[in-house]
Amino acid sequence: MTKRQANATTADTREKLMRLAARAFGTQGYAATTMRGIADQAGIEAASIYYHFSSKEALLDAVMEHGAQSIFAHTQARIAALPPGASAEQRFRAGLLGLFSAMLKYGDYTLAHGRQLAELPDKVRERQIKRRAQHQDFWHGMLEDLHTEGGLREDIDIALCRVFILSTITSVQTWFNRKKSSPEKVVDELCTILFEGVRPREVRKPARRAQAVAS
Amino acid sequence: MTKRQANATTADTREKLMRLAARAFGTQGYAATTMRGIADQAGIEAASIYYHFSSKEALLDAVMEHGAQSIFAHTQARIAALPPGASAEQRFRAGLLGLFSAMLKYGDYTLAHGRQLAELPDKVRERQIKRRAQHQDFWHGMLEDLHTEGGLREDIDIALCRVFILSTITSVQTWFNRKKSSPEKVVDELCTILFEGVRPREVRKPARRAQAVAS
DNA sequence: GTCTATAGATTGATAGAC
DNA sequence: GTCTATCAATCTATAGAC
Repeated sequence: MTKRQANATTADTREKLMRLAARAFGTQGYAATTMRGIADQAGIEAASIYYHFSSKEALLDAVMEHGAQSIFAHTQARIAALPPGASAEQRFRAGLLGLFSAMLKYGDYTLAHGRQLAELPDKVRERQIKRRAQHQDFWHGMLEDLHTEGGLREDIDIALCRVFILSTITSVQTWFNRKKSSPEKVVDELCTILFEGVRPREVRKPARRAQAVAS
Repeated sequence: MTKRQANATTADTREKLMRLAARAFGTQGYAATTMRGIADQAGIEAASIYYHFSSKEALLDAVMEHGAQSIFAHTQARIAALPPGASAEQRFRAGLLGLFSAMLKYGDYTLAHGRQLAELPDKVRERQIKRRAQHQDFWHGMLEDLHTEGGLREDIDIALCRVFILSTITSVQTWFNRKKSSPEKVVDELCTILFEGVRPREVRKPARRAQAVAS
């Protein structure tokens, strides 16, 4: 309300640096990313970054926290936007779509977040391990609700089910093509596979199957 | 047959270096891994590595190729070991188990192979992109065979199905616990989810589901 | 085959002017 | 807030002895 013109504020620069750093960390890795490289893209000198962040590690930490928090908040917002009394399956589907679209919306941060944890400095890594555990617990709870509601077979391993879903969606940047499909359609197809399975229910081609086995 | 004692041969040293490098690249990333670090673990000096590999990049390239080739060969061997005339589903399941166990058997290489491609030097990255495409084509073919045999519903997107399976299995190092389960059991459970889906077939608790939707 | 020694380049970070 | 200048550390890679 006070000032917001071509005049770049400290907060703006800080945000720009984080976004550029996120992309660099995500595409090149933490160690391969240089402060000079980030500074070049921001149009400033490397030394100037240290006015906003005390070290390369502090910059990484800010990027990782901001990314994880943004993605998780976006997911939960989608669920919260459902009408009250929504079923567990509706909440589950809304959550998946929320996570999926968040992975795309915060693409730069997604890449950074998706990197192997082992590469990160100890402090940052430990925080991210906790974050990841919280995220998994959240989805574990979603699946338990689904189970309680009667939407999950008794013989299904919830942990494996969670891996199935999350490994697919969190790797979305490596396979999703915006021009070929939409998040809504993909999540719907994903849920069809997950809930209904891929095997045809009515047996219409027993001959072909028998033939293949025999030949 | 000529010599194989405490006397380390060139091939032995080369292999040891590759294994140590694979683990280092996989856990720390390419840029963060130093030749000194690898040499320390091998019990030699950094300069000595250059007798076996012309550069750090050449070492990486050897590691990536050896890993990818080992894992793929192991997968295909499992399929080839099936009795002749095995069904597409049997081949599919054998392939999954082969890939799963290969990911564990070549654990050090798996980590290196699983890293984001963007981090790698251009030459190595391009080779790995081709490798990855070949691997995806292979599994695409497996799913098409399954479809031809009548084991796949018409409305299932094969590409999405492939992502579903491969993203789960190739991330196995991040979630599989040898002490809690076995590769055979996990692959079996995975196939149950994939083929049959997770939703109960007989509707036994309509009251509960209706209640949840209504309240 | 492995060593010692070192060249040559790059990096994260600081000091102080403006 | 951003700059210039620079330091100290670390890295890949090479040269040549053994």
